[in-house]
Amino acid sequence: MKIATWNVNSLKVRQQHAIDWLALSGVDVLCLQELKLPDEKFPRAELAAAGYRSWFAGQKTYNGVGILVRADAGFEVDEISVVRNIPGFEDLQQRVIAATVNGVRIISAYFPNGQAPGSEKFAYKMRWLDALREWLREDMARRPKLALLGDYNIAPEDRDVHDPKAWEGQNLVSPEERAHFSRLIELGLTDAFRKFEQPEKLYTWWDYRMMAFRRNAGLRIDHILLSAELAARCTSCEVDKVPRKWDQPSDHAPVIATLG
DNA sequence: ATGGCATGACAATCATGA
Repeated sequence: MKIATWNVNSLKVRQQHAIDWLALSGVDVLCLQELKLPDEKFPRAELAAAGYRSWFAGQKTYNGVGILVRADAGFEVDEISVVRNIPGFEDLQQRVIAATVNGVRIISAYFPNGQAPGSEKFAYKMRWLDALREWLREDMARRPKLALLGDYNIAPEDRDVHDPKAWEGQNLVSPEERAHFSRLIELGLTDAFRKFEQPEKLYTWWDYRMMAFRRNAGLRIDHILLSAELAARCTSCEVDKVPRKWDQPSDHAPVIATLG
């Protein structure tokens, strides 16, 4: 099973990119973030024509997440298992959707950006991370084959940052955010990317400005965390920079993990 | 220090992102 995550920064604008990349990559499950459209505008029929079933939680303008599952792979998706948002955490922002695919718990998450340490949005990010972790703890106890995929808006280490000195003290790299990432790992999750040898300075996000992609001025903020059972089955994890080079790209690149 | 680019809502700028 090939699973992937991609922040598309508007599924309306990136619909064709998503369809093209599904054909190119052949992934079985794709977690999407930043749909930026309400549920009634989700391109379900177009994705079905491309061979994928969809589950999603959208809203107007901001946020929005989805899970696409290859239709011809014969995967069973347990409808009763589908969860939108973090149970018990009141939130108007649509940032989480979970579904169980062939017994594998798949969670697509768009973590808050946090704006800047000390801001109200940063405090919301901390509360959201607390709620996510406590829900994951329960969910993973019931469903030990669990994968948390998404835009974490956290670069876990300095080697995940093109210029750690310039970024010091900012959101995405702050000690508080990195401590939250560590607490997710302490639940028993493994960063699939770091399970393997990787090229130096490989990131998943590059700013649209200042020719950041050409300068490789990026951050690794999109991740696939796997429970022990899935980490043991994981045979590769790669960042695909190809769609970041297409015309009118998302500012994020997709990340793929293969489970044997 | 600021904005640099992109998207969406909305109809000229503004909120937000990372």
